[in-house]
Amino acid sequence: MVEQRTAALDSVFHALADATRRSILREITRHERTVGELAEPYKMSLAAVSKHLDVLERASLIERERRGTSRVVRLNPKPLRAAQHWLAYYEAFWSSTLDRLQSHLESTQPSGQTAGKKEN
Amino acid sequence: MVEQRTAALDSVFHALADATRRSILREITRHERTVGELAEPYKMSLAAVSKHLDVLERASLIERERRGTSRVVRLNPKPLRAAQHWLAYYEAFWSSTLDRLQSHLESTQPSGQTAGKKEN
DNA sequence: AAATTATTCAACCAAACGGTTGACAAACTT
DNA sequence: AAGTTTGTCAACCGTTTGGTTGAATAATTT
Repeated sequence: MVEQRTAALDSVFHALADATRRSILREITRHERTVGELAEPYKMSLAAVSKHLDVLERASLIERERRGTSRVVRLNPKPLRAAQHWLAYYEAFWSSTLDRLQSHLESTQPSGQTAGKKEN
Repeated sequence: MVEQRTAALDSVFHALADATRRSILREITRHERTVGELAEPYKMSLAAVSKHLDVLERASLIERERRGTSRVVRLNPKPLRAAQHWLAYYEAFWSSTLDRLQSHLESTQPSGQTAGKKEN
């Protein structure tokens, strides 16, 4: 169970570790796109983009569906939530780095301080 | 500039795409640890762990410092902020997945709506 | 039925990854 | 000065990654 979660995080973070794939995700956030539309901005081959889509699909970040002769690519943002959740653990720490602690406290807490609490 | 940010995200997400490295980060969130202490839980060699630390250091997620004969590893959480920021863009979408599913069903069902059109 | 369009599959390739082992280096201990 | 502890470096190895090209497949058009 933790195993699965771990493997899922592996695949999601791996999928995000490539600028092309991140930019594909951006492209389909609001509207689905065909593979051809997605490939157009890049100078790599369509097959290469198709492989990037494989990686995104393995991470369950997209779904592909046939539509006529095309295939339509749609975002599944759910796995990103797990990634964000993993990162959220560190929120307190990146705001409390020594050189930032003071300004952070000033900007958030007029008087006291609440460590370990979210601030968004 | 976007170039650098992109490369930074590449290295950070890549660093996070491995369970060993994620668990090392967890281990040093509150206290610094020596390389030996970090390596102890794993069955891989010390050299392997040292390589994982290389990856984390390339992503600027850790700093290593000599302390006597040991080396001490310390978390630098700042780059995680950039990763979290990238993910934050999708927060709205993973909560509205239900809406997307619904519109998907609508466009699929033979209810007179034209398939293949963008839904706003 | 044939041709066109859109995408994937398969084979291949160089580079990077994640691990190993053994030699080396730096700082402490005796 | 010699030995011990701690970690890195270097070389190596099998696997994965990210790209290529060309053939294959599937739906549409003619």
